[in-house]
Amino acid sequence: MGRAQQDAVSSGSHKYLAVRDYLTNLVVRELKVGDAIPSERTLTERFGVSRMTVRQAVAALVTEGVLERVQGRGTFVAPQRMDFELRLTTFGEEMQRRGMEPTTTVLASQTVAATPEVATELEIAPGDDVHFLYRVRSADGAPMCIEQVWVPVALVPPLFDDGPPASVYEALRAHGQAPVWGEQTLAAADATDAEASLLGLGRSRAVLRARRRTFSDTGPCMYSHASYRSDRYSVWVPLRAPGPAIVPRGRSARRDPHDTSAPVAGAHDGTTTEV
Amino acid sequence: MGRAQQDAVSSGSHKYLAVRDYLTNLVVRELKVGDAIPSERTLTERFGVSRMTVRQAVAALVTEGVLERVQGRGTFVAPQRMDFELRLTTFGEEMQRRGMEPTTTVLASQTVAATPEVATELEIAPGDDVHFLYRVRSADGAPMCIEQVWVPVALVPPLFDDGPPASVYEALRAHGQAPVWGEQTLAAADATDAEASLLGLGRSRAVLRARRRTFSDTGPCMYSHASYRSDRYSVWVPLRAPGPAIVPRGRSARRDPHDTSAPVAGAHDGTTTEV
DNA sequence: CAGTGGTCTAGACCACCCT
DNA sequence: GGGTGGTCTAGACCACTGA
Repeated sequence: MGRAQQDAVSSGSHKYLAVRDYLTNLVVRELKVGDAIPSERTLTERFGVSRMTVRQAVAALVTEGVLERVQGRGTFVAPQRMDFELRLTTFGEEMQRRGMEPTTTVLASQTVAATPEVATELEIAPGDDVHFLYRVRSADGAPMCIEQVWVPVALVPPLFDDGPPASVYEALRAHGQAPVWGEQTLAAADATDAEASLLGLGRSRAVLRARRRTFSDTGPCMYSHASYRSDRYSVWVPLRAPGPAIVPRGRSARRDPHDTSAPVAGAHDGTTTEV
Repeated sequence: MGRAQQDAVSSGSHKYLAVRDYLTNLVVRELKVGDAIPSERTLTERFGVSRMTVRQAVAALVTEGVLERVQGRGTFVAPQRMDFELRLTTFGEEMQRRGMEPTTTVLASQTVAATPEVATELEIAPGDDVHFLYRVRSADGAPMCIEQVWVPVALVPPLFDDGPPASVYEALRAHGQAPVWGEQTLAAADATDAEASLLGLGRSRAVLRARRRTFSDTGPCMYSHASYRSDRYSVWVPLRAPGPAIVPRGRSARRDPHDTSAPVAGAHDGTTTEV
C-alpha cells in the first residue's frame, strides 16, 4: 500500500471517492448552507488529480442535491432538500422526530393463513402462513392509527420468536430482510365501528387509509394496512412539473439488463382513479 | 455555421446535447425497454466527438432514469420509471390519461379579497385581490371533486379576461407563469353538507382533501383546495428507504447562491402530525 | 481583469461480461 | 479475447461573474 499522503477519509481505491468523501465531510462538519466549497482547480491541486476527476466527485454530490454549481461564481452547499419523497420509516421513528412519545397496544400477534388479498400483495400463495400483527399506535397517549401487518413466515420464520417486535422494520433488518423501498396508496374512508372505537373517534368518522407494500432486496417482505385519525394526521407531498415524458416505444422481448425476474411495474403516475 | 454533417436533431451548440437528443429520439422512436443503445465508442465515431462527451450525454439520461449502464455489457433502456413523484398536472390531463372524459361545472369565477389563509399561502397581503374559481370536476359525467382556486390578480391581471379558463395551469403558462413545482397536503375529512350534495355522496361522507400550493419561477402562483370522493380517488406514493442523510452544519449568514429571497423551507419529511 | 464553472479532446488502463 | 462501461490524465478554450 504505497499510498502516503492520502486523505484520512480515503475510501476505497477510486480517487474521485476520496474527493467526494472529503467534500461530504466538509459539508457535514464545517460548511453552512450557501457556503462555497473549494474551487475545482484548488481540489485538483490538493488531491493531485485531474480536473475531470474532481468534477466527477462534485457531480455526484450535485446529483444528490447536496451541492449546486453556479457558473462564474463557484460551487455552494445547497439549501437542505425537504426530503423529496416520503420516507420508509417506522411509526416510532416518525413520532420521535416530532418529539412525541410513541406507544403501542398489541391486539393480536399470531400466524394466520394469507387471504387472497394479502397473498397477492406479498406474491405468495393464498393460504400460506403469514405473521400477523394487529396494533393500535398512539402518540403522547392518544390513539393515532390502527395498523395491521403481514409478513410471510417462509421469508423470516423466527420473526416473532421473541414476541411481537416493537418495530417490524427493525426486526426485518435484524433478520436480513432490510426494507429498501415501498409503495403506498392513500385514500380517505369512513371508519368502521371497530376503528371508531379503537381510535376514540367522535363525530368525525373520516380516516386516512394507507395500504403499503414494503420491499427488501428479494421482493415484497411486508404488507400493511393503517387507518389514521383524520384530525391528527396528514401527508405532505411534493409535486414535480411534468417534463416532456421520454418514454420508450414498448416492452422488449429481451430480458431486463438486471435479472429482475419480477414483472416490470406498469406506468404509474401517482394518482389513481378507482371506478 | 460551418457545421456540415450534424445530425438533424442538433440542438443548440453543445455537442453533448446533439448526442443526448439523438439518444432521446432513439429511445422514444425505436428502442424498447431492455434494448441496448449503441456503445460509447460507436457514438464517439458516429458523432466525431471524444468519449467524455458521449459519456456526458449518456450520464444525463442515466440521471433522468431513462437509461441504465451495466458494466461489461452495455447501456440499456431502463424499465419505465413509475414516476417517482406525483405530477403537477391539471385535472383534465389526469383524467385523459385514464381514458375518462373530464367535464367541469363552474360555480363561481370572480375577483375576491384574499383571506388570511389564502394570503399566507400565496405570500401576499390579506385583502389583496385574487382571482377565484370554484368548480365541480367530473369524470365520465360523475362528480369527482370540488375545487377552489386562488391566483393573485397582481401576478396575472388578465387571467380570466376570456372567462374562466378550462385549465388554470394552461392559462398560467400562457401568461408567463408556468407552474414549475408544487406541494400538497393530503388529509381525510368528513364532507360538509355542501360537498356531499355537490359530489352526490351517499352514506359515505369521507373525502380526501388536498391543499396545494403551486409555484412558478417567481414564487407561489396559485393556491387551491380540492375535495375528492373517497370512493373514486386514491393516491399512490412511493417510499424510499431513509439514507444516512448528509446535512450541512447550519444556515450560513450568506445569501443563497441564487437570490431566492423567499425563506428557505424547513426540513420536511413527508408526513405531518397535526396536534 | 482574474477566477469560476462548462465544455471538449485524444488518448490510457482497468474491471467486468460473454463467448 | 474482444467488447463493454469505469476511471483517469493533462491539457485546452469558452461563458460567466465579480472586483
